[in-house]
Amino acid sequence: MPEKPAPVGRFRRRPEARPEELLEAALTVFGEQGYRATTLEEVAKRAGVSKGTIYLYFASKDDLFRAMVEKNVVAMIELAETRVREHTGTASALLDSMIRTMWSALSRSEMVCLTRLVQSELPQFPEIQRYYWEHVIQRHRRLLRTIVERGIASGEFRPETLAIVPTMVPSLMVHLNHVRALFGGLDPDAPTPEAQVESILSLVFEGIRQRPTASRRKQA
Amino acid sequence: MPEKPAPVGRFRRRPEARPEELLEAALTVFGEQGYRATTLEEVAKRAGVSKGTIYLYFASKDDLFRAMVEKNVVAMIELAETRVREHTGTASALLDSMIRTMWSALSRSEMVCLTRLVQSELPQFPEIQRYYWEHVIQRHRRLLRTIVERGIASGEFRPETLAIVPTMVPSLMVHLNHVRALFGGLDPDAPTPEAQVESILSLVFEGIRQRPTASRRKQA
DNA sequence: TATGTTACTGACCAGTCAGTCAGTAATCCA
DNA sequence: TGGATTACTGACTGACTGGTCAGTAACATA
Repeated sequence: MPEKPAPVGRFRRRPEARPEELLEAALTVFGEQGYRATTLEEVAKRAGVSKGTIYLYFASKDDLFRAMVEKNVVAMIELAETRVREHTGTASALLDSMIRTMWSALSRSEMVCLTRLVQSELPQFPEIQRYYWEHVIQRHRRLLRTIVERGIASGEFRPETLAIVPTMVPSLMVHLNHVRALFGGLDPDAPTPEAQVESILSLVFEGIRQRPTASRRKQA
Repeated sequence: MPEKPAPVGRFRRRPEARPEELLEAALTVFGEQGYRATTLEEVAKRAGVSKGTIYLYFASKDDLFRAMVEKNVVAMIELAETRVREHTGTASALLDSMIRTMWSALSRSEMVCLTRLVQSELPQFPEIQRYYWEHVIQRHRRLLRTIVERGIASGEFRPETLAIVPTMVPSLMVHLNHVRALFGGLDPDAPTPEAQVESILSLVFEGIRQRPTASRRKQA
């Protein structure tokens, strides 16, 4: 970005950059305070403009929120889909890699904010709710389902996996990150994200049951 | 409850019943709208009183919220603890039964509301946050840890279980219920809660890996 | 029935905030 | 250089709501 010379007057005119900046500020502030508690004055301040400017680019507080969710959501899902398309190994290896990728995406603090906002505010926004269901949840489950189906066909996974992985793995990952965000500061022996993803993989692939060592199989 | 005769005047005096009624109304309305969007006028209306009455029993909106969380939270954890104390079978059977009990508690719509509120509003209430951490999360994890330790000692569970079950099982159950509450209405083939708990147990005990049938063990 | 007590009401106040718009200043262009 | 254009500002408004309190009505007691 070729940053223009330092501001001389009270403000600068940068009509191309504003929407992006406002959306970024919106994610931060909505994420910290929630939809209702957020004032547009604060979003504006964080973006370095005055409140009126928001209304040059967005019709209302609602509209800003909607735009912010949609922008961030699209990035996430597309990342996952290309990764699956490009992969060629076993289903186990692919699932392992998907879980690691999703985990690192969901661990980023902006994503924790976004998923928390989605959970708490979506009932008030039926349009976004439907959008999220179709473009995030369903699309994501389909992706996992195709991996699982490959794995069942190849004999790597149990057939029950189809009812387990597409719904449970995302839930588990999202919520573990919420808990860390909420209580991580109070928990002296909270595991690192890196350790946690290993535990997730261990749970998903092996379960908890102790088995005779003869039946242990090589990990993907 | 010996319900007194029908109301004759504009209102009735029932000082013993009010706090309870207000807390119940508070859970409903806060649960639907979130903390900020909830007006005390609406809580009052739902409880069948006027706004002023709330202030006879609670110091502020904050205080009402706090009291509501604490009341509901205590019931949940005590249920779980007595169940563990009374149990005498294998660790597997105990864990199975704990998961079923927790699941049916967490599936009730009031609990879904409460856990969602906790997640979205707690950052604004550091006192409740600390309370919840100590009296719900930690206490609950300790409970699961004791079960898991028994199971490891008896050779039923893998040692890694200690890093898996106490944190992951509650997260998984809480979030699956949030997802059902949010998107259940949009999902024609959403599984029933009864089917879901079987999938959870299947994931937790077995994982997803296909194994030679010789290594399958009897279920708890 | 009269008198005292108190649970309860609802109009009101003071503060807050989404959204508006008249005016200002940055930038463009002749 | 100055006139036209438009991105941007921030004081303002109207609607709303947490919290108050003077007054009212239900109940107790005699």
